[in-house]
Amino acid sequence: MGTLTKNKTEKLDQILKEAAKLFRQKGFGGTSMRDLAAQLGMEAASMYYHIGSKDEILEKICFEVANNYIEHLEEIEIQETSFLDKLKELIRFHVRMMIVNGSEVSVTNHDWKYLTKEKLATFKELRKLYETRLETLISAGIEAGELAAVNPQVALFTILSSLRWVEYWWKPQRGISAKELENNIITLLLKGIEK
Amino acid sequence: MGTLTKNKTEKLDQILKEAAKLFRQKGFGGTSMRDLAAQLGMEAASMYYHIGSKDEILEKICFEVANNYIEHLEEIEIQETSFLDKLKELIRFHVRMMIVNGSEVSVTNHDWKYLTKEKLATFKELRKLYETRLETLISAGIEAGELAAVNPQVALFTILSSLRWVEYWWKPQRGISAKELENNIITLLLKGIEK
DNA sequence: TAATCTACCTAACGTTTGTTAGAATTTTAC
DNA sequence: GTAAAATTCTAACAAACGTTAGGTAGATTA
Repeated sequence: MGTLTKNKTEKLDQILKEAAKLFRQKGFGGTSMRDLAAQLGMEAASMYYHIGSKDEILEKICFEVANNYIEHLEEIEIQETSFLDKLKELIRFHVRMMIVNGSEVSVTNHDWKYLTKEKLATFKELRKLYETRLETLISAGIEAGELAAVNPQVALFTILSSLRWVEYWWKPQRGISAKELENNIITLLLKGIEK
Repeated sequence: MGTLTKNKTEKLDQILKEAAKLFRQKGFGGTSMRDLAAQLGMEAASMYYHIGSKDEILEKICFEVANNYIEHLEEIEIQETSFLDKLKELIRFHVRMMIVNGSEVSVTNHDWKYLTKEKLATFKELRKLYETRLETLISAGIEAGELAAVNPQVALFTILSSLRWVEYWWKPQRGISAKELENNIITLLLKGIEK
């Protein structure tokens, strides 16, 4: 009994993993259930034993990623480190997430707008929450004199956005490790490029 | 004759403009020809008097934007200014493009992957061309001693990517002018946030 | 006024889509 | 080895899709 449930979960994970890959490549709208089934070596109809709908697949991917980010932000918030270090750790986490879960992060970033109405609303709230808390963190850093007196919201989005390219640029063949990449980006964002 | 052709072009522009808005909101796959027609106050079939296909609409939007960027890069390249100033001007242009042609830029950034096979290949080449030339510009700036010795490719993508959020963040109600925004971002990227 | 052209319409087409029903098959448990 | 349960199959569905054909009203031209 326990085994069966486990197998079912494993297949579900497999479906979600393959879906993320395909959605990343061709987009949510550009991927049909038959495409996905073919990738898994089964018929489209068979997948419905494991999932409820196509929308549910997207939903699972997006909220898994979103919750990951929020949970990690919470960890950072309670750490007893400087605001500068909190920011650095956050940047590192974003880079790592894109390297480890590239497809899922990519899908979440690009296809969240195809979530069903209610889920879309919830997702937007989650994102807003994340942004607000991060902005608060930046503002606190400025007030504490650790950061330059920039517009916190501009800084917030510049940082978040500047981390996104990693997702479609990084591959093992580039010959640059996650650690190196993190350090490079941190330098660029925190110290600037001007000599 | 001239008038009629002009009217036809005007309607075409109107279709492209409205399509860009809808694609931005709901994505290319999430927008049907009937949605678009409704927005224009006509029937879906009627649009085919002005356009060839749905794919053609996306194509027109994406290549218009891509060419805009490339043309401006060419202008910057031949200007007799420092590499630092070239970089600043480029950042300003990106910000302005997103403020003035927000929908079109957004669609180009998100939905280019739905271009038809041949057009997709051409588009990727154009983008690659743009990136390569910009990377060259950054490398030259480093060699000239104007920029810090960062990894040029990391700098390239960090800059390009960090400009993208403007497209979905900026609106007149924010009470921040394009000029202010440009300056803020330039400061952040060039001088960093660390105090 | 008659002929032509422009710009839209209605109706329908063939496909593809996500999904369901129910049968067939494989795996597990005793 | 047999019954039960888990998993996948085939077949088909209704709906939505992009698109085409052919017609119509109104403006333009001769």
